[in-house]
Amino acid sequence: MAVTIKDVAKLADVSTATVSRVINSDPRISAATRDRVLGVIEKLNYKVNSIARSLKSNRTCTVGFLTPEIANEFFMTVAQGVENSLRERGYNLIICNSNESPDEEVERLELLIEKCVDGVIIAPSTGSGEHLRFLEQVGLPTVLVDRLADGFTSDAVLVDNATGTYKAIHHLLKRGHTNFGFIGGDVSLTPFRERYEGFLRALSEFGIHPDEAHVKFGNYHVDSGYAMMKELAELTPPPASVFISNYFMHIGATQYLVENRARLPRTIFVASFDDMALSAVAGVPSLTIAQPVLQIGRRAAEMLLERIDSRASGTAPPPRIERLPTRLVFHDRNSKAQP
Amino acid sequence: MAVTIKDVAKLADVSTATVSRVINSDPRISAATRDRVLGVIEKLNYKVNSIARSLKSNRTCTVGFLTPEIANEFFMTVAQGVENSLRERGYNLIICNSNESPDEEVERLELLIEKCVDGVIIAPSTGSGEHLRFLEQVGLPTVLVDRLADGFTSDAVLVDNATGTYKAIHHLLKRGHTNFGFIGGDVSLTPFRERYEGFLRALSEFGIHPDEAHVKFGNYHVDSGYAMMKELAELTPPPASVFISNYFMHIGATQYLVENRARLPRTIFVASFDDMALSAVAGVPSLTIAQPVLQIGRRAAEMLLERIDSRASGTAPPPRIERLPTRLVFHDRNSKAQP
DNA sequence: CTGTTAGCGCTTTCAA
DNA sequence: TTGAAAGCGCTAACAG
Repeated sequence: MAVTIKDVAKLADVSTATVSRVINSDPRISAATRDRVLGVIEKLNYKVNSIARSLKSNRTCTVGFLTPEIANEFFMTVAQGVENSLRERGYNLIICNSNESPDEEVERLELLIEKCVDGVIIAPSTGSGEHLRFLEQVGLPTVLVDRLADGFTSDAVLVDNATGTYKAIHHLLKRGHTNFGFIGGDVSLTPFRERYEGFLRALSEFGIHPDEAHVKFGNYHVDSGYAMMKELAELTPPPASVFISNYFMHIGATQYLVENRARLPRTIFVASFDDMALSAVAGVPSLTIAQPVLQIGRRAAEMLLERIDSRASGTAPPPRIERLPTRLVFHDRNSKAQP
Repeated sequence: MAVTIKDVAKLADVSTATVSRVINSDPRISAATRDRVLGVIEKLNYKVNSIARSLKSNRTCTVGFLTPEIANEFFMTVAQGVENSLRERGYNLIICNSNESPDEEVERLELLIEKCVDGVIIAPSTGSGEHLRFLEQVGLPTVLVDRLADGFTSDAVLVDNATGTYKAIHHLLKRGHTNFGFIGGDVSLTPFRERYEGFLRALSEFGIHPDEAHVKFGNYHVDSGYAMMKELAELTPPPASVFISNYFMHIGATQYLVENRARLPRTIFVASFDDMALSAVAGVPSLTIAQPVLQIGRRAAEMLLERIDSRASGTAPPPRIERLPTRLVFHDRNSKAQP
């Protein structure tokens, strides 16, 4: 059996309360006692049992992170940001996978509640938030990231999807691009809806209404991007520029373009939301909209901790939705095409 | 305050012991009582407090996963496999990040111990296992994945790095490739060391000793792959084929090749360890060695649970090191070069 | 400054 | 088949 506070107390010849005070660095303890106790702790290699501690204090100093995909670079980078920030405050992170399913999302949340996490950060698996409503009942501090969930109100950290897209397209329009294609994601998810809105808004300012055949929607995965770019590229004539709604579809689309470079009548210029490790890889000229991914996580963690603290002190502010700014990034090396 | 077993007991007019028995589906409880208790549980929306349960039972049904990088597709896919398997057995996963630092690795392990996890799965941050020795003292069931750690003996799940590489190179040699370059990772990590060994072994069977200038070692990240491929490509003449020791360096190297396609005297054929989402993206002809990534995780979870059970029943088998087989994958679409 | 004591929510003998 | 009671390891009044 592991060594407990009792063992330490006995060997140090003090009460368990004293040991507890030393552990929690209670100031009103004599230096002599403290040193003696610390010595014993060292000697016995005692480690607090945070299970017991949590049972008493009703706080676990643990928060849950719910992602729709565990091997998704975007969400995991957000998680990284969350962890960085949490850690500075002595909190820990449990990462759970909802597998893009609202049902599993609820399952995982129940698990996290059972584990008595102090709060959760959720990248919702779907645009509807009905299944999250019970969190309000439970009173579990919650922050959404990346996506909003209809019918569920809570703190949230997002980026300026519409504005970011608007700016990118606007930039290209000013440079003379006019013939656009659009590769969209699942519009039941707020980011994809907002990006589409930004796209349309920029075009309409220039009096352009995109050709229906040039607008495609898929899921948000690599294969989907590949397939949609193929469809666009096979049109006669194909669009001269294509906006792609996220990183993974950008990768897929680029894959298609690179494979078929020789066969295409002309270079297709690409603009894409997200700028991550491989955005620049493929050598297709592009303009990307970078999200501050780590920052999203950091901010979400901060908001959650504020929420947790405020709940403890009974001064809960109303839910806040924060939008972080995006940034345009030009990838045009070795390319004759100017964005 | 959350509803407890006591509230349920009171409303159902039974003792807490009875409620506990219902929760844990103890057979010797009358159907009538059970139904009544379940009704109250439903009505009150009672959820067990797994903190309290763990304190009593000394098992948390939680295992920790330690990864050197949280936004790393490879390790996160392993984690996914772990989670899939754990879940079937009612276990949960806490993912922690060692940030490629042995010190942080120890910190995170202490945290996990404090959280009373039943076991840990570790992708070690370094080739030396000295800092892990204390786990033996603690008696925490441990499984290593992907990498071994010198001086620390435990269960482990790896792949046949040397053999996989050997087979790939051997295949290419038979097809007439002879002029090889090598892009290696950190050889203090077992997988990179083993892959290098496999490379050398295949060549030596054909009586070839690689030119020193053709053999490069870096860390295992994208940038490193880019830089080393640049060095190789700028040799006169450059190697005709290059073996790259992992996915991320493959991506970086490919980036270099695509960007400089026009400038290169000839197509450089690429062989690479790992086959993941983007291995096929760049349109550079290649042969890759696919690891069963999810399977690594699944197997590690199984081994860990066996270890946990066996410890509980006092029949611990000796540590086992399992090597899973790899598989060759040919990516040659749109390429004139035949692997 | 330190000890005593009473639980946190649950499980589990031991009795009945 | 059920209940009473002890206790998991720790913390936090309350005393002293």
